[in-house]
Amino acid sequence: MGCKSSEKPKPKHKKGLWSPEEDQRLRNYVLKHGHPCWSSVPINAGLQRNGKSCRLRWINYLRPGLKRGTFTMQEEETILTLHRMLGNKWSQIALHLPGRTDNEIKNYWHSHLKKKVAKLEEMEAHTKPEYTTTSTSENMDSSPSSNNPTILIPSFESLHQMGKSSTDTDHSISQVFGLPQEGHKSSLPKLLFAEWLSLEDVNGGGFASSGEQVVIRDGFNQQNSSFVQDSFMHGYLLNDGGFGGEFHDGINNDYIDEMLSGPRFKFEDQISGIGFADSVSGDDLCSDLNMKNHVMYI
DNA sequence: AAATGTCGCAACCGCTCTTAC
DNA sequence: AGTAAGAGCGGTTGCGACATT
Repeated sequence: MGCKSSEKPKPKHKKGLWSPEEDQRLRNYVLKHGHPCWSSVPINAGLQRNGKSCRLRWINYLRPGLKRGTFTMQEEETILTLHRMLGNKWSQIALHLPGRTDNEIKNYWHSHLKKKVAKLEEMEAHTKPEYTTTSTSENMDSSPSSNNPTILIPSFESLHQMGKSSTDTDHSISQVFGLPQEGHKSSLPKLLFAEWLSLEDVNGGGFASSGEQVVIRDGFNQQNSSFVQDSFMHGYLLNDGGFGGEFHDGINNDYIDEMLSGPRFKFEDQISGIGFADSVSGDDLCSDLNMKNHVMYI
């Protein structure tokens, strides 16, 4: 687009890994001239690559601001949440993870998260056979849940049950989520908390307006249901954005029992009171997300 | 120490979408 | 309006590193 056909690069393009010299050439050229037309970049930069390859290399590895290294728990749960909502829309998911590329996220999904999700679902199936979810790995690949009116998530009670029945270490929630164990802070509930978020601005702002809701399913009766929210928020806020030390090796049952015994405070207080946005630590897992409290109890 | 298996990541491929002509 | 070319996206592959036998 915007490129003269006469600028079409010659064939005979080099393939494979990029050398440091090639990287340097491409970086220097793009930083100096930009990339109005990728097909002309390799020619002008003296590279024997095609424009497509140059573009990919720049986007995924050379452009400024890229964050390399291990994904944080917040990034991971953001991916999980967005993937549940969007399916394999890696580029859209990447929009909410500054410094991460779609390719990186895609690779991370296939190499890490996919297995964790599958394992979790398997665990859920064994623990609570009646539990249903729209987010099986199969249907996530083929039909993003953005097409579904309702997003089902595990209930806190089901996790409670899983926690109590997690004598089998292979099914430990910490392991499923790859959480640190033995005295390390765990962030398991953050995943669930993140799933309360609704993305108004993804897919052109379709979520809230399309009536999609996050559902806490089969977990609590009506009188407890508001507390579920509160408890998550409570734990989230008290632990600097995570559920911290009270959760070791999965879920601390005493803590859950305590939470299940009754409400501690109002959800609304947490939003308006101590300043939710200020309380969510670090990069703010939902910095790009519009907080929405679309929770339905059934 | 060598052979084999597994995993993770970088990069390519093919398709669709967008835009200029 | 039709066509061609470029850009962008998601799926897949190939290879190197590491682990296991």
